Amino acid sequence: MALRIYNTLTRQTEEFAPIEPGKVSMYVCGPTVYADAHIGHAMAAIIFDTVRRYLTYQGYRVRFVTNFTDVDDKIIRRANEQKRDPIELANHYADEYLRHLRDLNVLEADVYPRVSEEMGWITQMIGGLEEEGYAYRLDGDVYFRVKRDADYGRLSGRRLEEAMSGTRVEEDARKEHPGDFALWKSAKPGEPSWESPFGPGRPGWHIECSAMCLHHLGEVVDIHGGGNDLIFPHHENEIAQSESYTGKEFARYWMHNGMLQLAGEKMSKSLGNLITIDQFLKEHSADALRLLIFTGHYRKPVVYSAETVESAERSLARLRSGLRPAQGNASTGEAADKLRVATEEARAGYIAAMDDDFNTAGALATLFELVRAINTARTAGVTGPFYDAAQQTLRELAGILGITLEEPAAAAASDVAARPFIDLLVAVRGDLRTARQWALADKVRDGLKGLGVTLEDSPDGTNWRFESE
RNA sequence: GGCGACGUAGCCAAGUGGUAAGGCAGGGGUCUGCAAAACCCCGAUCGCCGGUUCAAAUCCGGCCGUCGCCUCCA
Repeated sequence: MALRIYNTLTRQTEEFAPIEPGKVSMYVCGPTVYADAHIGHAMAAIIFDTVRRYLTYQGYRVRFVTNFTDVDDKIIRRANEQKRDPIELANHYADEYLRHLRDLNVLEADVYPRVSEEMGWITQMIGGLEEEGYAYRLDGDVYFRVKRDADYGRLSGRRLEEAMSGTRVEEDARKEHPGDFALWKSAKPGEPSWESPFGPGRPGWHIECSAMCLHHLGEVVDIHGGGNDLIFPHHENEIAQSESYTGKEFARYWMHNGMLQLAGEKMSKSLGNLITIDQFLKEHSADALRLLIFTGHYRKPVVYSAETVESAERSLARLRSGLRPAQGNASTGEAADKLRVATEEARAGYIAAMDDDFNTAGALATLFELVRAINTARTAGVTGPFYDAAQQTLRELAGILGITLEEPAAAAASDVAARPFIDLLVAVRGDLRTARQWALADKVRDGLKGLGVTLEDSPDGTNWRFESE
């Protein structure tokens, strides 16, 4: 079985084969940095992080590039409102975003290009397009001439004529065609601008990604990704520019993730119905968010609600239960053998699911089955290499999804200080139990429970942990 | 109006021709002094109607509903 990926361009699931065997180049459109990132952004980052991790697991050397849009109308407006420098404002939110990515256990990209640092490449590309007749100047602006691009619209499935009828696009009478889009915008007072062969100004929205792709990954990339809200016009226009410029196919596989839905609506800045990454991480772990996302399919919308988050948290606790230490001494025998088989089946099932266009829900199902096998084996007293291998496999396969399975670090400094006291109470309760003083023993347990400490009695003694809530 | 996606048990969700994975919640049980955890058992004919087929959740047509894009958007 080989990896198959759904390609938005062909609307089909295709077998994945990179241009250069063993190597994969990936470009993912990053955020426009002008406000706090929300968990919809996190979802996109997490999904492509997992695509990357799985490709790496499959032995590919992945070069991963994701950008920051730091020159943009919204940034400028926001900066003016706050009387700040636009680039400084953008840098602030870009730094925040990088911090979020670390908190979310997203692997670092090879490069994080920013528009403001790629002007040379951008203007060079615009110049090239103009020379070949793909672009024209208009009062200091430069526009892309969609009519020159014979197959414009093939990613989003729109024809030029159709695309324009019934839209709310404000027609700019100066443009040759209403679908023409800006490559370069002339400088205006109060806006940052850069010198260029077309006069001072700044780039349009779409050209940046084309230029950065070209600069950092070459003329053709294997995988180009982003949210499905970018298909039109952003990615459509990227294709138009890039392919007109290089004369080559721009990206082999176009991958688009579905949107996170809050109360049945897409979570977005403009709708204002968002939960920021910081807000989420204050209450929940990154593992929980990943589990929530991977319960569904990356191309479909994900339902975010108090209930689905709670469900993800509990599912996570269940996955963690598979990592509890062995408690017997049967390193061989029927039970150990069963576990060995279950471990092999889990890995095979996991790979089959992930190979099928990253069917993470199916992959997770195999993980839950492995957990049950481990827990059953533990109860049967299994220990030793097979037990260790099963847990190691669980860690490894969860790791491809970026799920750490670490106990939540709810234990703040004060909690750490409380540990010896809790240990003492648990020990005293143990004595009470030995003395069959059930009422007092239960009083201790209930009291601790009320303080967020859960006790579990087992044949080997009493374990306790802080409630992850 | 145009383009596209989706509708599977209380909730989330996989499955795209051979009588439905997994998780959460719920019920019953084993274990336990009790509890918790773990483990075992229990639940859906797949929005509606019609068609193709020996056989459809899975293909085709119609209808209803939800969502996304067409304007900045992960």
